[in-house]
Amino acid sequence: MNKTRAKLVAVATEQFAERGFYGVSVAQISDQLGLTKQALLHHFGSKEKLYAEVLQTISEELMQSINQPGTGESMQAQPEQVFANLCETCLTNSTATQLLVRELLDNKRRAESARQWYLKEFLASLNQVILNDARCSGISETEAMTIVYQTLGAINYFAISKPTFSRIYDGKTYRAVEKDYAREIASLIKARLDSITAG
Amino acid sequence: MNKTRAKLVAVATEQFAERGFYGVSVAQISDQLGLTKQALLHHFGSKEKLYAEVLQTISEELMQSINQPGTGESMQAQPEQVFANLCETCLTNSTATQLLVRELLDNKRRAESARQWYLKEFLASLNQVILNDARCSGISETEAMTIVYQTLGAINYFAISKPTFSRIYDGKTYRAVEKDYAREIASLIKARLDSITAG
DNA sequence: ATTAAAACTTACCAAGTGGTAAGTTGTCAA
DNA sequence: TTGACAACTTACCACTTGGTAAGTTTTAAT
Repeated sequence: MNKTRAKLVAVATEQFAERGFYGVSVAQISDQLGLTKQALLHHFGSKEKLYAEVLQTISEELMQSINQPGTGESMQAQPEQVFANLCETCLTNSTATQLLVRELLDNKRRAESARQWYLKEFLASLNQVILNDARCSGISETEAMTIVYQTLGAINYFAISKPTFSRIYDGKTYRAVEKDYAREIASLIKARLDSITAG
Repeated sequence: MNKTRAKLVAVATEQFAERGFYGVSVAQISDQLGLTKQALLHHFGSKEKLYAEVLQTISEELMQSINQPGTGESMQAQPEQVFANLCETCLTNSTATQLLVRELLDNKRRAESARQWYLKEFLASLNQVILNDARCSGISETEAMTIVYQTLGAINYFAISKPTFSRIYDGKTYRAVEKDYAREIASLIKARLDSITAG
């Protein structure tokens, strides 16, 4: 991708993430870029297409970041590792996470078929990580899915809570929780998986 | 509250939850009600005020629903029970949940101070539920907060995922997971709390 | 029957929305 | 130097936005 185009997408991403699709106007985004509204439209054709490109870009980034092994595991990916890595990624790219959660909420309307099967693939691979684990031998696919969703939720919800959380308490408190959050996600899923064999 | 006014708020709630504050216009809401735009504005003064009333109403409902004891526990509220109940509530009132997650995302802009201390109180009480539990004797407040957030996330994320989830797989699959989700939340938090004393 | 307030409508408005059309400027290879 | 194309601007457009003003209908208490 072009470098200036990447800049446009980056700024648009920020704006869409912060205010939502309907919350930002093309003019606002172009203002922030020091361009006229029409210049921006010239590049992408329409607001929808700009948004689509934003969505595709962060989907790719996220997918890429997930497929990278965390700290050199061999064949089998450990759930603890996988989800801790994912958590790290979501907390680092909190803007992208925000946008994806927004998309989850708006998805009923703006049917983004491209992103949907990326998501399906993504969920399927997380599901496999659970099912492949030694502790989950007797588990059903529904149960695996449940655990995936719970963990995904634990990660995403916290990632988008920063502004509110920071206002209710303060930034320091948030960062204290944030610091260990990925590790705590690992603890959570470990506890849950261990409890299967134990109980 | 007035009965017709309640109806107005109910419809507005649905619309705001589905499309977000900027995604709906006053005209759209009033159309759905069979009213003119100006009739609706007459009742609430402005779009912002209508939204504020929507928010306050669902906050009250949720708070009320949470304070009701689930199935007659005596003095000490068990974390498993509390969060399972909360989960049930969120899944039942998924519209309200959607809206509150939206609010979480938009909160940076539309500073809703009233809702904020309700939320603070709410989080504090959940925190206490964890800290009061026998298994959490040596735990720090930060760790308790982490567990609260993880569980809250596991609940809310799933509650808002219904449309996307249902489209990726199908409605039947979703309902299969949904059916046991509250119980699974209980299992999750049980596993996590048990793991503290265990190891 | 009178009155007053609540519920609602018609008629506007300024500002903003996404988008089109046509032209201008800048860049750079042939 | 010329030609071509991308980057960008100016000038619009039809439409929607939230909101105001002023009037009409409905409801209900006196």
